[in-house]
Amino acid sequence: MAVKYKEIADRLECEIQEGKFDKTKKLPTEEELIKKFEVSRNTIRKAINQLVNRGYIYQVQGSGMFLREESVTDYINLGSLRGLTKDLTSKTIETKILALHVLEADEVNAKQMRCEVGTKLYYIKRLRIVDKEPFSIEISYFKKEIVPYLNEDIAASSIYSYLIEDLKLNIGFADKVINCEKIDEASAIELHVNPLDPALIIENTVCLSNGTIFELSKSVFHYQKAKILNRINFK
Amino acid sequence: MAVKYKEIADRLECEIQEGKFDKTKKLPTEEELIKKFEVSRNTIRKAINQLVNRGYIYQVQGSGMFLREESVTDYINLGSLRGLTKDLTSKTIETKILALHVLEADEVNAKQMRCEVGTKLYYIKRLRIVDKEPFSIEISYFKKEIVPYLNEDIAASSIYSYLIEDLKLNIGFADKVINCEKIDEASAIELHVNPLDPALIIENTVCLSNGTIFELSKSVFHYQKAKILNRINFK
DNA sequence: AAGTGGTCTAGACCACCGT
DNA sequence: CGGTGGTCTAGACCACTTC
Repeated sequence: MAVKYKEIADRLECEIQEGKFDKTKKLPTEEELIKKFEVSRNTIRKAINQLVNRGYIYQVQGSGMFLREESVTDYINLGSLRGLTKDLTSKTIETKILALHVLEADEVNAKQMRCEVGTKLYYIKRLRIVDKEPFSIEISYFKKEIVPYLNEDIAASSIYSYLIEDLKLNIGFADKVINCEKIDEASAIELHVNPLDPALIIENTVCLSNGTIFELSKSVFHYQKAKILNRINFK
Repeated sequence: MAVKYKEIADRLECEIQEGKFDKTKKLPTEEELIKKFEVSRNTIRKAINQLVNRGYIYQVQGSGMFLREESVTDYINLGSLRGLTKDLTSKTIETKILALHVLEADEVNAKQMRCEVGTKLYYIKRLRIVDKEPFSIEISYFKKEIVPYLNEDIAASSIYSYLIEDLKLNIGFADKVINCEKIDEASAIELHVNPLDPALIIENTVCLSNGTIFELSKSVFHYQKAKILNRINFK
C-alpha cells in the first residue's frame, strides 16, 4: 500500500471485522490512535475518514467514534469494488461463463463508452450462482486497450482482483444506475423465474482514475434474492 | 454555514451547476483556488473533497480537476438529503398526503428504530406525483421526541428542509436498502400499475450525527418511472 | 472542567502528467 | 522540466459532550 493512512484504515477495518470493538462499540480516541500508529493527527483523521466512508463507524464531536450497527442480512454493497465474493461472505458463490470473446464496439457501445465505433472490447456474459441457485446475469464490456487480456479462469473468479493486483489499474469512480423492470425471456429462464416477473437491474459505468471509461456492465438480479445496501454519510 | 470549506464547496457547486466550467471541463488549480478564497491548501482540499464525494468532479494527479459527465436523465440521487424536489429539477412535483398522525411504536417499529414499544411516532403516508402522474408511495415514521411537530403543509413541501433549517437537526448518516418486488394491491392502484407488476423499493433508516435513529421510511416507486443514480468514488 | 472530535494554518516533500 | 495533485507533519484554537 505504501500510504500510511490507507494502511491504518485497512488495519482498523480488520480489527473491526474481527469484532475487536464489539463489546464497547467504541473505538480508541484519536489521541490513542496517534500514539499507537505514531503518525500525525491529520493522518489518523484521514484513516478514520476512510472507515466512515466505508460505512463502519461514525464520529460524534465531544464524545468519540462508534461502530455502526451491522447489517444482518447479506446485501450487495454498492460502494465496494470486489463484487459478490466479498459482499455475500456467508454464501457459496459460483460463476458460469456464458460468453467471452472480443468484439468491436457498435454505435450504442461506442457512445456509452465514449470511444470510436470499432474499438475492440471484451464481451463477457456470466451467470452468478449463489448457494447453488441462480442469482444474476451479468453482461460486461471491457476496453481491450486497457484490459488487453482476459480468459475464462479470470472471469470465473474475480475480474477486479485481476485488474487491480495484476494489471495494476487505478480505478477511480463509477456511475451506477439502478432500476426495476419486467424480466426478459432469456434471463427469466436462466434465473429460474417466471416471464414478466420483476428484475432488479444495475447498470454500471466504471472509470480509471484519469477519467477514462474502461468498463460497462449490466446486471440482472433475481428479484427475490438480491438486496442492495448503501450506507451514506451526510457531512 | 460558518465553516469555510463547506462554504467554498457550496459556492463551487453553484458555479459548476451554472455551467461556469463547461467549456474546458476543467476547474482552476488548487493554487488558484487558494488565492481566490484566501485559505490554506488543506481547507481548499477539504472543499474539493466535498465536490468529489457529491459526484461533480474527479481529480487526476499531475493534471488537474475535471467535471464528471452529467447524467442526462432525471434520476433519484441516493446520496442527497433533499429528496425528489432537488433530484428531478426538470419536473413538476406534487405531494398528496394520504395520512399524517401520531401513533405508538409497535414491536416491529420499536426494534427497527431501536426504541421502546409505545414510543410516540409520527406516521406519514404520501403519494408523490411527478409531471401529473403518480410516481411513488412513501411511508415514513419520525420519532416525535426528535421531531416534535409536523403538519400537512410541511409534509407536502420538503420535510427535510424543515428538519434542517427550522429544527436545526444534525443529520448524520443513513442505511438504504434497495430491492424489487411484485407490487402490493393497494400501491398498484395508487400508482396506476397492474397488480403483480414490479415495484422498486427503497427502505431508509436515518440517524442524527450522534447516532440516534430518528426516521424510518419505505418508498415504493413506479417501476417505469423511477431510476436511481449512485456515483461512487474509490479512493 | 476535562475529554474528544472539528476546523484551520503553514510548510515540506513526493508522485505523476504533459511538454 | 514545470505544473499539479497526493501525502504527511506540527501546532493552534474551537465546539460539543460528559461529568
